[in-house]
Amino acid sequence: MNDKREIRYPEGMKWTRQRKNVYEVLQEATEPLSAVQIYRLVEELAEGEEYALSTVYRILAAFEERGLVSKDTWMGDGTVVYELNRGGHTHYAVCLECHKRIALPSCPFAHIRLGRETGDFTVTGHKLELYGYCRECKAEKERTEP
Amino acid sequence: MNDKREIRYPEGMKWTRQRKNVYEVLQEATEPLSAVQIYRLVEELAEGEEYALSTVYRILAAFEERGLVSKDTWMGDGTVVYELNRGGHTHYAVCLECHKRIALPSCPFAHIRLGRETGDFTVTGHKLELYGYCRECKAEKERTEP
DNA sequence: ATCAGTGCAAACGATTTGCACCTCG
DNA sequence: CGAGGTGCAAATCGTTTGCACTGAT
Repeated sequence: MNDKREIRYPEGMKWTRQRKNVYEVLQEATEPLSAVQIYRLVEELAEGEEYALSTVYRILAAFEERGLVSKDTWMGDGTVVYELNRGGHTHYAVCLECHKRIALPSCPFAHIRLGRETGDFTVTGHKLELYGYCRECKAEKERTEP
Repeated sequence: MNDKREIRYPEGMKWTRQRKNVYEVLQEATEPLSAVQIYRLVEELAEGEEYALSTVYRILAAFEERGLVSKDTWMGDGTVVYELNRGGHTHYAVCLECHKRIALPSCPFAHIRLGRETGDFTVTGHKLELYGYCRECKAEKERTEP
């Protein structure tokens, strides 16, 4: 948490105040964030400093290009989110009622062979989202609609 | 194909010229289409007739509300597409090179139990996209980069 | 000193909305 | 006839871009 060791940032990239702040926000995030969310958090972190939203977009694009962050689109509503590339990937279960996103503890595809399904297609990655109802909302629904 | 029997449209919905046209375009589509694509195809179909793009959006929203069509966001690039609800669902393999979308012949989840993974979450649906390279692009890549 | 990075404001594409008119049922 | 549907133009949202200035290397 208070791990303040130097960040190993990509060669040839200026490590500006703005980039440091965006990086720090991403580092502390526990889930993927939209550009605007990141912008707000950066403003909070760097109180008083001037900031442009477009700069955040450009920083995120630059980070993505260097493989520092990955950009993602949530299938449910098309929200675009960014997160630090920590290796590995996460899938989510999305509640259709309260829109909470619950990270799956593991990837179901660890246990499945995809070869036959895809014919001549060479699979290098995948995205998966589950939809349904979380425990709270299911209980609520059962109470209101018998 | 030349199946012109009456459409069974939802009660309480006015079946206007515009809605008929949008419906017909969706019916003839072999893959999900964006609102703008639908708009263009409707213009083509109903040559000469006046049309507003906003009407297409409103029609699609109305259709979705009645469960006639389903709206979807492609994970790769966030494109929003619509297709007729024909029951069942399709997954796609997306080529990272040429961006072709290849429909999978079956759903990999037919063979997998999701229960344990999701704890207290009740799964009612899911979305999946595979990423990789189609045969043509793979061959091309192997030729250019040894 | 140089050139990548930045702030600002304007441009953009996709989608939505307010309003007066039109049309299906 | 009347509610619901439509066309049009303007508004909105998230994101991108042109330009002159600034600051990291």
